[in-house]
Amino acid sequence: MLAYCGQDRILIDANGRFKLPPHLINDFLAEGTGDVVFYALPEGAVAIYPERVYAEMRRRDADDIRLAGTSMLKRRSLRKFGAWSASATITPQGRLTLPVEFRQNARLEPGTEAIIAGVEIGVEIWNLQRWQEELKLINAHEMDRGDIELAKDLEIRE
Amino acid sequence: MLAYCGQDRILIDANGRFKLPPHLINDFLAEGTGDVVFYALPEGAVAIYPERVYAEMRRRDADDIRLAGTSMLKRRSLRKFGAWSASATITPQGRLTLPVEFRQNARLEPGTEAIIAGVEIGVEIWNLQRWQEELKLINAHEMDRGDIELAKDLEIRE
DNA sequence: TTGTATTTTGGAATAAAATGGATTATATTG
DNA sequence: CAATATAATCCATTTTATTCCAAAATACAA
Repeated sequence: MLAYCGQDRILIDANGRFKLPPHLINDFLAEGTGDVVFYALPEGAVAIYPERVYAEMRRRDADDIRLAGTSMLKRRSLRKFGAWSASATITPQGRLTLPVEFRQNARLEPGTEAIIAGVEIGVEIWNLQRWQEELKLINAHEMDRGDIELAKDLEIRE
Repeated sequence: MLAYCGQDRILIDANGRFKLPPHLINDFLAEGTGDVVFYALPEGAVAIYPERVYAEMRRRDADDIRLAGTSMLKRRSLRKFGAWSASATITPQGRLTLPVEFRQNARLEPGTEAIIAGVEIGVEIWNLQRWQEELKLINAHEMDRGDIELAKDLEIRE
């Protein structure tokens, strides 16, 4: 069965908490004890990855440590991922609390409507309006590609 | 016997469910336990593929997780496929429930008439009116191609 | 410290929605 | 026209979301 997919409307409660839809709880628990990592995305949303996925994403080799001494770019990258990630565990009731410092950038303050969307390797939480704009972008791009394909199909071929 | 073909009128019930025509139930069950994947198409309809077909379509490689950390383009791709797909299983009565968030875009809200059309590798559900427009577009495109072919046949070749 | 206020967390109760199944109606086939 | 198969409707049950409240933890002030 497909994991980490679909879209669900959720509500950030008065304390910045939200309830995961049951199918996503299953997906996370299927690979462990429900330990997850929040990661604030530059596109203005918050990703939630199972710990295993985030560890894979951030796997370091010996070069990384050496580079940190000499490269400002490298340090900046480490800083970004370090500062904008946070661990959490899904509660017995299937709830998570958004880290306070992640809320403003993602427009996910207490009381707001949000969308939790599957992204195949984890999920993302989006402010409802922002999500709709993102979907428009995705869809417009897809339609443009379709038009180009159709036009190409009419071109003369030898 | 030909699988996943034909057009059938169906009705989306008050809870967003519909009954698959018997010949399509057979097609899906012939290759497993009736696990399917809904995939919302940009052209405004919903495809239903047997799980095996969708898995083949979305086969992922090891780099995907690592890339998601650094590439916004990659994240967008995962987002598109993740958000617009959902698992389901055909019930003993041959019914399926359309995911709530997929209904509006496809104009397949409770109570609407729809067409379920075979697409050789699975099926698609279309709002009845949209389906008729799509059929016209398919036909117009075919005719354009025919005209071009004829014109080409008159060209002088060396 | 020590007591008080405030915030955060955990969990239960209630309300709403989705699901499963059976029944009735309709259509199809021989 | 009867028998069978299929579709549609309805209702009971279960699941899930939401709200509310109590307990715990934390911060603050005397």
